[in-house]
Amino acid sequence: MNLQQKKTSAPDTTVLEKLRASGLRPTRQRLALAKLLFGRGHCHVTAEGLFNEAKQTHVNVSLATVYNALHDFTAKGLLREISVDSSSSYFDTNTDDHHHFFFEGTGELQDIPPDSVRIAALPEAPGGSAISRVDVIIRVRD
Amino acid sequence: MNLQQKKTSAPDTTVLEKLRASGLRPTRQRLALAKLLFGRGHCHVTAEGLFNEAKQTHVNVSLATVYNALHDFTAKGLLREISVDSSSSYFDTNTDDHHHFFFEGTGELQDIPPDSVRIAALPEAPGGSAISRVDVIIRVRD
DNA sequence: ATAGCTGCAAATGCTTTGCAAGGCC
DNA sequence: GGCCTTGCAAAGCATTTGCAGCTAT
Repeated sequence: MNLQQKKTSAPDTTVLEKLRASGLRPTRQRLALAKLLFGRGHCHVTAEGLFNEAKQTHVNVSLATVYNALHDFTAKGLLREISVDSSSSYFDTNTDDHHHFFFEGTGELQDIPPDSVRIAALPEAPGGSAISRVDVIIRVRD
Repeated sequence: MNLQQKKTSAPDTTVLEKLRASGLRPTRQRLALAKLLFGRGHCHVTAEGLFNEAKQTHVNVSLATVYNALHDFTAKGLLREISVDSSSSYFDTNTDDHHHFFFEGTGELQDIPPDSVRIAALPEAPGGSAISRVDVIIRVRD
């Protein structure tokens, strides 16, 4: 489609920095995928979805490499994985604390503005264990 | 493969009623599974887990039938499906509005007491769509 | 040079399906 | 009897893995 590089995207150097800073070797494939992911505003992708975007942009990557890259990025804190639907995993380029709408009909995710959900009275984790994350998913029919 | 009844479980008639009321034909397999699910306090199961419980109780069911039953029960509102982990689906015998702890190490789920989480300022669903459910999952390391 | 990546295809694991045989009303 | 259910095995997906060849440093 019309996914050519726009001047609005982050410059390649930024993405390169991001990879270097995280300790991941900036290979051609990872750079291309990182550019797709981080070059625009925040987005939610599946492995399959990113793979297709890559194909359309004439970036040669195998699906296995997409999975590897997504997991590597997630392990380094560049992405966040979200489980809403057991049929496939979503990855979010926004790693800040925030929550999601999930459109049951289309399977799309959308960020909820950070202040419109507030959680009062968060319970202690049982047995002195540490809370690693709180996920709020608002499922909407569409 | 005769099922013996335990006096500690809910009486069979209760489970039978439950199935009849929902319009599901109370077959031997569904009755046995329903008894495992609803005969004790609330619990969270996976298909595989329920299948193993059935085996240990000398209840003869195939894994496919367990999946069918779980989905049938869910469709009739007797169970609630929860997505926390893309590797497998959980089913909750508690269909009331409530939330969960997820123990990342063991993959276990635990109910959060209903009043210890309170959500303030729930946003409107975009585009006039209706909220079908709000899931809060607190992930804890253990 | 070499440790780390990639690609392919095969393998895995959860879940669904097709269809003949069986069971509930 | 008729129709819904079951069971098995096979098929389907999303995801992972093994390994030979490639590449960034």
